[in-house]
Amino acid sequence: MKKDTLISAEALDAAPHAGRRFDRVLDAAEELFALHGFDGVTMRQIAKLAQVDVALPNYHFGSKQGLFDAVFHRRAALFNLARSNELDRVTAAAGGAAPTLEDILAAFLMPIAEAQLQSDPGWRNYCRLVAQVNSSPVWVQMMTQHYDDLIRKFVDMVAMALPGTPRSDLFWGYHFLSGALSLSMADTGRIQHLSDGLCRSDDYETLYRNMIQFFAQGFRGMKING
Amino acid sequence: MKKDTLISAEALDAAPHAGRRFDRVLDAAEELFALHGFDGVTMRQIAKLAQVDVALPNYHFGSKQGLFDAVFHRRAALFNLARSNELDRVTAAAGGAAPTLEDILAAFLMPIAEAQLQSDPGWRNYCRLVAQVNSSPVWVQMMTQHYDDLIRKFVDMVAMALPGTPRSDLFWGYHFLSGALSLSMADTGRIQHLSDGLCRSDDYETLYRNMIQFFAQGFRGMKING
DNA sequence: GTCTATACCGTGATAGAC
DNA sequence: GTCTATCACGGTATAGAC
Repeated sequence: MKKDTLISAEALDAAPHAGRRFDRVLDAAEELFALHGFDGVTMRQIAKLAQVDVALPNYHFGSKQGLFDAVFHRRAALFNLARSNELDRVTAAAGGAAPTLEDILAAFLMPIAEAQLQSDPGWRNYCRLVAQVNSSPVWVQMMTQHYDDLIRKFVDMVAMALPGTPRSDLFWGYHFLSGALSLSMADTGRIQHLSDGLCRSDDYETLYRNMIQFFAQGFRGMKING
Repeated sequence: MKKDTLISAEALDAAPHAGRRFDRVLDAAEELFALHGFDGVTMRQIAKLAQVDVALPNYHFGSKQGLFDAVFHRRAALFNLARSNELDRVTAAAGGAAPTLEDILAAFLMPIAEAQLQSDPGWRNYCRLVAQVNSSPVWVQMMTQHYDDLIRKFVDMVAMALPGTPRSDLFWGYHFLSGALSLSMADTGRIQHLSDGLCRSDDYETLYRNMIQFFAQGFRGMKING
C-alpha cells in the first residue's frame, strides 16, 4: 500500500461513513465552529447546514458541548499520530545522533502544512478551530487535553539538538512557535492584506519553509543567553 | 510633568469619568468579551456586572456590536500612540543610522508588556480581547482597521535594520512575531502548565526579554535566505 | 436503532412607556 | 435617563414515525 500523505486521507475524508447524517453534522459543526466559535453558532444553524432535523445533533452527541468535543476530538488523534510518527522518523533517520533543529521543526510542522493544503476544506476548518481554542482562556484546556504529550516530545527533541540551553528557554521558544503556528492555522488572510499581496495567505509552502528557518535561528539564538 | 509609563495611566484608569455608569459598562463588557468573545457574552451579563439596567448599554452604544466596537476602540488609540512614540524615540536615538533590531522590537513590544504588568486588570483584559480578534476570520478586520499603520511603520524600520532582506520575508517574519505576540496577549496560562511551572505566565519581563532576543535572531536568519 | 415534529421554558435584544 | 413589556430565538426533552 502506497502512503503518499502524512495524514492518511482515507482515514477520514473517504471514510465509509462519509455522507451519512452523523458525519454531515460533524462537518457542518466543524465549519461553523471554525468560523464563529462555540457561542457564535446555534444548533439550529448546524442542523440546517447539515440538512438534518434540529434534534438530531442532540440525539447523537447529547449536547452542544458534546458535539463540540466530538468535532475537536475527531481529527486530534490523526494529527497526533501523523506528527508523532514524523518526529520518530527523523529521530531514526539521524541514527544515534540528535536530529537537526530544522528536521525536528519540519517533522512538527509539515503535517499541518499538508492538512491546510488539502483540497477538502475539512482540515482547514479544523485548523482554524484549533487556533481559536488555543487563544481562548476558557477553551485552552482542550489543547492541553489533546496535545500536551506531542508537545513535550517535541521540546525534548529540541533539547537534544541544543544541549546546554536552559529548559525554560526551550519552553519560551515553544511558546513563540505555538503562537506563530496558531496564527498560521487561523488562516485569517491578514498577512496577505497587510503585505499588499506580497505574501499570499494560501502559500503554505513558503510560509512553513520560512517558519522552519526562522524558528531554527530563533532557538539557536537562545543558546547564547545562558 | 513626569512621565514614568509609556501609556499614560491618567488617560484612562484615573480619568475623571471613571466609576460612572457609562464607563462601568465599558469595563464590564471588556472583561466579559475578553474571556468569552462577542457571542459568548450577553447584554444581561454585562449589565449585571456593571450594576446597571439591561437597557442602559443599548441606550449608550446602540447595540451589542456598537458596545464591542467602543470597547475595542477605547484603548486602541492609546496603544497606537504609545508604540508609535517608542518607535520614533529609538529612531531619534540612533541619530542618522538605523536602530538595531533589538531596539525596534523593544519599542514595538514594551508598551504591551507594560500594559500587561498594570495592576488594574483593564489592560490585561483588553490584550486578551485583541488576541481573540486577531485569531478570528470574522473579527480580524478590526485589527486591520486599528493597527495597520503602526505595523507598516514597524516593518519599514525592520527593513532599514536588515537591508537586502526581501520585503516579503520581512512580512513573514512579522507574521510570526504577530502570532507569538498574540498568544502572549491571550495570556491563557498554557505555557506555565506545559512547562510544569518552569515558565510563569505572569512573568512578562522574562517573556518579552526572550521574545526580543528570539525574534531578532529569527529576522537576522532570513537575510541568509536571499 | 435512527430520525422527525413539536413543545417547553429560559433568555436575548430592543422598543416604547414612564 | 430609566425600567418594563414584548417577542424572537436559544438549547434541549420527548413522543412517536419509520
